[in-house]
This record gives sequence, structure tokens and C-alpha cells, in this order.
Amino acid sequence: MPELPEVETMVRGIRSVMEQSVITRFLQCPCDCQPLPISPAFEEFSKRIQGRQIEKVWRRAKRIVIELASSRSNPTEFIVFEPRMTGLALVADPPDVEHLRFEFQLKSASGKSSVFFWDRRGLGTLSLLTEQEFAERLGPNQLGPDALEISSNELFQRLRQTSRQVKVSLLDQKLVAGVGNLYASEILHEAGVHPETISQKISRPRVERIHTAMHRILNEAILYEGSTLNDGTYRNALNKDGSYQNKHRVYAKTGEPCQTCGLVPITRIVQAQRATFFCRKCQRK
DNA sequence: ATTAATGTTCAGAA
DNA sequence: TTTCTGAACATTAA
Repeated sequence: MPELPEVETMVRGIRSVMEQSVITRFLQCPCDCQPLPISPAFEEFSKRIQGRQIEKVWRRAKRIVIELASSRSNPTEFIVFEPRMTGLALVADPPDVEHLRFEFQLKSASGKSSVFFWDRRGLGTLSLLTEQEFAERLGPNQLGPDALEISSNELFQRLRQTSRQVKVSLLDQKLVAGVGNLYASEILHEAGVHPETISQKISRPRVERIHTAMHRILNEAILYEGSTLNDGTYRNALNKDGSYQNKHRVYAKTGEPCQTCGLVPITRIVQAQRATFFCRKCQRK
């Protein structure tokens, strides 16, 4: 589920509780659900993070990164949580206890607290990485520039190198990192670009329109704390709904009149096995 | 009972 | 080499 804005919202929500705190205890599945994939295995994971101070909490593409401070006895290490479709990071009690996967117990100058990782479908992953592993697995060979940091020129250069349809390219995390299925449709609609346009055929000015729309929409979605869809799965770190779903113009709006031209109904097609929504009049190849 | 869902990855074919 | 397709992961709700 979570795309860049949702992950950024969760990061902001857990940051103040986690940064500079010490991990006192790590618990796996306080309930009896299936454990999420975790590497290394729980025993070692737990041992390596026990007593460590958290230096920083930040976002890399659609992943939450918890950076552990180096000390005399420990090197810098990274806890990486990848929420995939239904993962959440919370400082409040999770939506239900059946899908609660991990609890980090923390202590800081201001007292004790907990951060929870919750995941209904259980497709999320959690890993503890050394600096070298982090560079190998989350470096520029695996993930492209962040969608909020890439320049329009670099986006143009990267799109120019592939013959895939532009909607498919935007979902390629090596090309640009952070855009997911929902925001890809919204971005292309605002840019007026047909989702089936071949990436390398898009002119420089039209790539600039995509770039501008990408930045504007992702930043606005962060402002509204992400999109909570009908299934209600996504919540911010306080277990409250986001509100950007009220701003969507095409996603899951098949048959409704386009809000830009006011007359043509929104079309749903499938690209790379994912649904795409767009307006046949406002979006051109 | 069937289908689709905000993500990623892999195998195999074109 | 690149691109595409299908399936897999696990769960729920329409």
C-alpha cells in the first residue's frame, strides 16, 4: 500500500519518539499471527539491536530506515522496514492486535515508549543491515533517485533510455524511486500524458510537465498525510486516516466524468498487471 | 466462489 | 539485452 507520501508520513510520525532513544527490547508477534520475513533471524536480530541508540529515522524510497548510532562496541547499522501493501509503523495502538508483527520498546530522557509494526497481509519485510549491506541493497544500482529529489533533466535522460510505456516506467523503482500505482495515475493525469506513451518518445517539455506534477502531487499528498482508501488499511503513525483520497482525480474513478474536462468518463486499463486510470481526452500520447 | 487490492521478485518466454 | 507475462507471497472485502 504505502507509496512515498504514506511512508514519509509514517516516518515523520515515529521520528520524534525514536530518534535519540535507546532500544530496550524487541518483540516479535506478541499475537499469534505468522511472523513476517525477518533477516537475520529473530535471535540475532534482537541481540544486535538491544541497547542500541537510534541516531536517525528517515525514508529511502518506500522503506523506513532506522539508523543505529555507532559506538565503541558497535558499528553503524540500519533497521529497514518495507511495508509493501499493508504495513504500518505506529506510535499509537495498532488497528487490531491480530496483525501486530513487531514491537520496539524504547527509553529516552522523557521516558518509555513503544513503536509498533503492523501488517495485515503480511507481505512486508524487516531487515537489519550493515553499512555495506545497506549500500548493496538500497544503493543506486537497486533504487533510482528519489521522486522528490530527481531533477527534470535526469528524469528525461532516464525515460529516454527505455521503450516501455511511461506508466510502467514510473513504477520502476530503479528508474525513479517512490512512485507507486496510485500516484502514477494521478501524476500522468495532471501532466496530461497518456499512460501508454512510449517513454523515450516523450518530449522534453512534456517530461517537465510530468516532473512538475510528480513533485506537486507527492508533496501535497504528504501535506494531507497520504491516502486512506476504502478498505481503511493505511493510517498515519497515530492510527488516524490520511485525507489525500479526497483529492484524487482519477484513481479508482472508472466511469466518473473527468474533473478536468468535465465530460469524458475515466477509463480503466491494465498495464504490467496493475490498474491504470486516465482520461482519453485530457491525456495524449 | 471469484476477483481485486497502495508492492516486489522470480522464472520463463518473446 | 530488454521487455513482457504469470505466478508467488498472505489476507480481506466486495
